[in-house]
Formats: sequence, C-alpha cells, structure tokens
Amino acid sequence: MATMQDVADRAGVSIATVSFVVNETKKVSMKTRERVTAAMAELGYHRNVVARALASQQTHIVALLYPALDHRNGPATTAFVTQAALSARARGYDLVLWPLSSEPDQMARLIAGGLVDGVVLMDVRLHDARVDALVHSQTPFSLIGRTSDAGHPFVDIDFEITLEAAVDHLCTLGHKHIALVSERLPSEPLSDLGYLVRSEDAYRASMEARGLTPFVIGCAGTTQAGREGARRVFHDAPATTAVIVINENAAFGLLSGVVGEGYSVPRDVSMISLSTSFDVGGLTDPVLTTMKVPATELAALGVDSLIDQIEEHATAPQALIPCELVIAESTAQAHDRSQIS
Amino acid sequence: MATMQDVADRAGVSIATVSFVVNETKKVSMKTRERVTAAMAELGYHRNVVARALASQQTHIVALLYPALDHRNGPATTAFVTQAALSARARGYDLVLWPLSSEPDQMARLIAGGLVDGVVLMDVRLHDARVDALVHSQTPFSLIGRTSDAGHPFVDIDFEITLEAAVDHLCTLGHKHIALVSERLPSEPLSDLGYLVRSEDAYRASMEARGLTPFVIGCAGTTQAGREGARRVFHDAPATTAVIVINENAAFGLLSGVVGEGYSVPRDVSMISLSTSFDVGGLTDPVLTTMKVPATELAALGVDSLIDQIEEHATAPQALIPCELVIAESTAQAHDRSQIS
DNA sequence: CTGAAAGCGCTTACAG
DNA sequence: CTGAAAGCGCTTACAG
Repeated sequence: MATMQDVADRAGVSIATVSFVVNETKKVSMKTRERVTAAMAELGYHRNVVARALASQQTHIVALLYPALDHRNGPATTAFVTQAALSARARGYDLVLWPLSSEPDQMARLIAGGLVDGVVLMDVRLHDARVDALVHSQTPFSLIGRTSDAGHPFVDIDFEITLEAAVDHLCTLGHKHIALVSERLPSEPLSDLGYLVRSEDAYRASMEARGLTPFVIGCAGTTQAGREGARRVFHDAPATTAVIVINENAAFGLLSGVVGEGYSVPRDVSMISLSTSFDVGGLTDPVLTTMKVPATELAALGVDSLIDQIEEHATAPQALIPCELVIAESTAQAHDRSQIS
Repeated sequence: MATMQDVADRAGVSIATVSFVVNETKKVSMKTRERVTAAMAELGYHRNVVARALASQQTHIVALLYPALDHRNGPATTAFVTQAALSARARGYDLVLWPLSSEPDQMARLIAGGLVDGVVLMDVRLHDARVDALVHSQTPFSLIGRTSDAGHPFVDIDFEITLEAAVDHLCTLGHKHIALVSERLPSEPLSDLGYLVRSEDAYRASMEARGLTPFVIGCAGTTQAGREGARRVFHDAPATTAVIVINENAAFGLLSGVVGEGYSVPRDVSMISLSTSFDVGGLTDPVLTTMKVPATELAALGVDSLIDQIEEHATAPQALIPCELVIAESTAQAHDRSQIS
C-alpha cells in the first residue's frame, strides 16, 4: 500500500501538500496539484482512514444501535439499515452495526473506545437509560423514536396523523366499533417502547374525539398470537366491525383468526395493519389496507441529522413523518352484524 | 477521555506496562498488574481503538458486503446481519455494513482504505468480479455462497440435500408432476447468482434420478409475479400437482394464484417454499411446507471462518448446510386432477 | 502557495 | 519483569 509519503516523494512535494490536495483543505497551485494527482493515480493511492482518524480525531464512522431481538426482525429493519448505510456513505461515513443486548457496559465500550463519531439509536423507550448515557458522554446522537422528555433530536412516526387517518378511513366506511390490537403487553419490558404507547394514545384520542369507545387488546407479535387475538376481540367486544393492528406478524394471524371466527374480510370486518414491508398488504388474501412505515425516510433523516450535528452544520431537528395509508382496492363497508350471524 | 499515559502516570509505571496488562500480551507481576487495574478503574479507562488499530495494523473491524437490492430484503437478511454482528463482537470485532451498489471502485476504497481486516461477501455469483478483486488484494474473506471455481473459503446452503428432501417428500405423497418456480430470469443479471443456479440444478437432478420430468419457470420475486407464475404453471404444465418455489414473496402470490386457478392447497396442489423467515410457513393460510434457510448458522460460520483466517487460527473451511424441511401439518396427498375439474 | 515538525494514542521489538 | 523509544500514517497549527 502506498502511503502519503510515497506520493509526496514521487510528486516532489511535502506530505502536507499531499494532504491538502487529498482533502481539498487548502489552496494548492494548479501545477503542484496536478503533479500530486498524477502521483496518486500512478501509485493507486488511497488515504489510510485509520491514520486520518487518529490525527483528526474523527473516525467518520457512525454506529447504528438496534435491538437484537428476533421478534422485531421485519423487512423494515433491513430497509432501514440499508438506507442508513447508504445515507452515511453518501456523506463519507461508514456504518457499524451494534445489535444491543442487555449488557449495560456495551455503550461504554462503544463510546469510550473512540470508534464512532456518533450514534443512531433505534426503538427508543419513553424512559431510556441509553439516551441518558449518550447525553452524559456528550456523544452526538439521533433517535429513531422519542423519549417522554422531548428535548433531544429525533425522527419518529407521526402517530397522531397516522392513526387519525386510519380511524377516519374506517369511520368514512361507516364503522363505529373499531378495535386496536397492539403489541403492548403489560408484563413485558417492551411496554415502554415509545411507538407502542404513542400509537395507542393516538388511537384513543381519535376515537374519543368522535364519541366512539376505544377497545384495545394486547397481543404478542406472532401469527399464533394474532389468531388468538381475533378470538379475544370478538369475545370481549362482539360488536367490533373493524380492527387496526400494530404488528405485522400478528396481522397475518389476526386475519386468519377473523376468517376462522366465521367473518369475511373485508365484507364483514375491515382490517388495517401497520405495515413495515412495502407490499405486505399484497401478501395477504384478501389484500389488507396498511399504514406503511416510512422506514427509508426515517433512516435517511436520522443519519443526516446525526452527521449534521457531528459536522456542526445545523442544530438537531425533530421530525415527524406519518405513515402512508395504502387502501386496499376492495374495502369493507360497515355492516350490521345481524346480517351474518 | 483518559489515555494510556494517564493510567501509566497514576499507576507509576510506563505505558508499555499498561499496554501489556490491557492486552494480556506479556507477563506482569501481580503487584503492578493490580496497580494498573486499579488506575484504569479509577479513571474509567477504555483503550482507544483507533490508536490501537494504527499501531498494530489491525482494525478489528470486518465488513459485510451485501447487495442493496430491495427485492432481496427479506427477514433472513436481518437475521443474517444481526448474527454476523453478534458473532463478530463475540470475537472482539465490529461489523461495518457495505451495501454494494454497482460502482466498481467501492471495493477499492474499502480495501485500500485500511478500514477493515477482512470481508464477508453475500450473494456470490458464479463468476464474481468482487471475489477476484479480493483475491488480488490479498484481503481475507469468506463467501456466503460459491463461485463456480470452488477454490475459496465459503459457507453455503446444501442445495442438493435440500431439494432432494423436498422432492422426496413430495414423491412420498404420491406426486409425479412437480414444478419448480425459480427467481431465475434469463434476462436478468441475477441469473448468475449461485443459489439460483444450484437450486435449479439440484431440483433437476432429483427429478431425473426418479425418472420424472422437471418443469421450471422463472418468476420475479414479487407477490404479483407469483400470481402470474401460477397461471403459467397450470397453462404450460396442466398435469402439475405440486410446486416448489424458491422466492418467498413469490410464494405468497403463487399460493394466492393457485387458489385463484380453482385449486385447493394442499388438497389439490402441494406447495413447498424456500423460507427465509422462521415462521413464514405459518403466515399463510393454508400453512405452507417450507425449506428453512439457515441464515443464522450461515452468518455465524462465515464470520467465524473469516476471523480465523485473519488471526491465522485455521485454514479456511468450506461448509454446506442444508435447509430444514418444516412440514405443514395438513399435507396434500397427490390427487387425480380429474376429481376436481 | 508550500514545508518542517509536533502530535494523535497506541504497539512492539529491543535493552536491561 | 519493566521501560525508553521508534513507529503506525496521517492532520494541522505555525512559519515563511
């Protein structure tokens, strides 16, 4: 591997000059610049990023901290991660992946080790010790999601707009008994996840604003649990004619369970699923109406805002993006339940 | 941030000694070791990984090169990536993600920049220029998949065992007309992907060994294309009673298309899908029999073999892992087509 | 516009 | 068992 010194020797200049042309950090006369450029090309020179990092105190690496939990592994995660890496590279950064298990000192090693210039944190909780650690360490970061004290830079789904649109859509079809099947389980630590709390709050607000009675059941994010959830919905709230479901895997099971209960979708029961995959709606038969999570946009915004902070281009923004409501072609009108029983 | 010098000063030793205890690279007397350890704890010292990398010429970072193609973004990719990161960290390495677009010089920057000690390459093609570049640059690597000249370290799915098991399973149920719906399209560059070629070859071999006639159609990896694929199968090969489908998204569409053609699954037609998700079989209704891709195992093996090479522990292995056949509960027996038409 | 030189925070022969 | 010192390949004030 050719070093900067090799290039300098060949071009007959100092390594400082080579550095200036490589980084475009100072004016260099046309002639010398050309000599240097030629020398670099001849030697196939690429600057050593480790040496640069040590000298400049910037690694140009950012970390993506995400939960290494199986049940959260959807297609959206891949889309998110891919876009995060692409956005980072577009700005000259690399992306390291930090699947976060429960070991508490992992953050310390990551931050104190000096490997990264900043951190993107996924699946933020309302009270998140990781955020406190980041603030305390003065590491630049951006959050995908929000804590309850909204003083930090974040990008998040706009749950109020999203669930209002979903409820509105169902109401327009004539539904009055709209249930929410959420991943939120009181017994789980996940119950603190911001997006679960906020989606439920937004659903309740939209329902109550219309004088409708919210009905929420918690349900694990599996097909199996979704089937079981269908039974519970129609047992506990038999008047239900529409269901909004937050977890995608549960949605498949819920759909199958609703059909198993003797209802036709969408003729008897309307369903809307939060969708992490771009065409998950199309995977089911019947096709589901979905709220499409803007994973790509969230990743791009999160990474860009992080790098803006690192490079001190801008103050950290707070952005909310609604999910897009993708309406299935054949949509249920609300029916009187007596028709079908 | 405390430096090694700070620790040395506080412990009253030289930085060399601190280095020896941090890295356990030379014998240090009990007393001094304790003084150093105490000083590190008091200062909250973590060694700077960038400085270590520059001095030791090892970054302890490995790259995961994967194709940034939307259509390949399944749950398996997430599982793979997560496991790769976890396996790397278990060995003291970090994982950087390199979604690979078509720019040819990206490999050069990655390798020549000195950021990584080695590379895991996904979605290997039969003739893969990236592999040639890696060999030429003397960068340690391991392949997920194989080129046609099998002289390199790799881990891959054992397609022969996997498709033999699938064909055997269907034959045991009495099927004789078993079609393969593959993602392989002659017009696409993807047609060179090792796993597409090898799965098709293995299917043909298993069919021919039984005196059965293989029937293959290519089909894009989308729900839409899967529906269309169902039509083509029963138009071009009306005797078909069983289908093996390589792409998961296509499988959903195919299932829906087969039902749309008036057949019942699994009563009239048996289906087996290559499954990247652990419970994709359970997502459909009816439940599908699946060949479950060992994404986690492939990732762990690939990363471990790469790090073994980097640390010169072992010669690079070549490993094949079959998919597990997960048989749906209610399975089709082959029927005479005349029953249902 | 260009260069000499200090310094980033470690590792690692080499001495003792 | 421990230390002094060179060196990893850059960046960046500081001079000129």
